[in-house]
Amino acid sequence: MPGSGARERLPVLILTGPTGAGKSDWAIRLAECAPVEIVSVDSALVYRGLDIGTAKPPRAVRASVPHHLIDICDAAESYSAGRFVTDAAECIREIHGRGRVPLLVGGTMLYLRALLDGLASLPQAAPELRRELDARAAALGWPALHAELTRLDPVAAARIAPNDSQRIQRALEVFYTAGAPISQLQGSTGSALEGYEVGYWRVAPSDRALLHERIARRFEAMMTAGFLDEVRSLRDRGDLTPSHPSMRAVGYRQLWAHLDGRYGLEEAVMRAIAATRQLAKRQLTWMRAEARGTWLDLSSEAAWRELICHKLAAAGVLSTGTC
RNA sequence: GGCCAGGUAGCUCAGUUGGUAGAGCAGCGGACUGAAAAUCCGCGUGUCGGUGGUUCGAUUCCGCCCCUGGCCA
Repeated sequence: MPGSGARERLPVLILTGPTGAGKSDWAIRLAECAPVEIVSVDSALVYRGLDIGTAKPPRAVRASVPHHLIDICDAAESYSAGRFVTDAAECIREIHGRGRVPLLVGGTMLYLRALLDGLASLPQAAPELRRELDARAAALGWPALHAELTRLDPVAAARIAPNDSQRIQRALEVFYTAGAPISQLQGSTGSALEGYEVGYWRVAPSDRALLHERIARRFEAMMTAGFLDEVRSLRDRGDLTPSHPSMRAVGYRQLWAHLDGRYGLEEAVMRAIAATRQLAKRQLTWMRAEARGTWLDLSSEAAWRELICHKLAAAGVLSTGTC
């Protein structure tokens, strides 16, 4: 019953953090002592067949704690922020319907922002138009298409860099399919989480070097677990290319390039680990800018007890002393 | 032990006809509205291996020493 008082608002818990910070482990631990179901906020976990390189929670774990928005797409599809907002909102309603608490876990910050702040109603991706724009960019260069955007939508062009291929393409795509400038259509539609009691935590090691170390160790473990074979079999399907969103994911891209013979395995691993660090940095930048929720350093047991347990108890999700 | 080639940013290297140096990658900061694990923007002081000499001035030229690689013993 939204609006009838804070105590009756339904809780939605959000746990975010950079890749490698250990979000999943803590989410599982939380699920062991509270009636939560996990909703993944991750643009790579949605794809079937991307398991090792995405550090996807294993089947056994997913069998004991309900997980949502994992393995919902074929690797040849393109998932999107728009679909995420719809899917996540539906998951949240259903979980509440079962008398349980949704725990959103993940580090895809665009998805999180789209859910919390809303997305404008813009046209969906138009693949054939994108192909056409790609071809023109290959011939003329993105700055030429940026110049075209300056004529059609000067406001959008002013805030998009001349080499920002993806945003130039999207702005032109919206203009040509909607017949209106993206800069006019981008008003927010309001939060999908309006009316819920939102708990928001950000987890990260206090020391960046520690995060880098964890990232490197985790990647080596992925290689031992057969990551290269996973990429090889995806590549052998024959219908995937390096420009599919799923194959542009960190690790997959570098190992694919290695299988293409662009560089040796050792170099591919180094590049993949570096790309993971860069991803973590971008995620941290986003989390600092958003300034939502409380920072936790979950390498300490005290963080778990004092912050998570107490706050959850205060929100009525946990009874004090359960963990 | 002798000869040769090197020792310059975290890494790979460029360069200075003698006036204390700059690329790529890494790293760091930032942006972010249906591909976001994407896409893009910004940030370059480092005993130029050590030491002595020549010089107004040496990372640059010369001597010696140390280290690395190669060849010869």
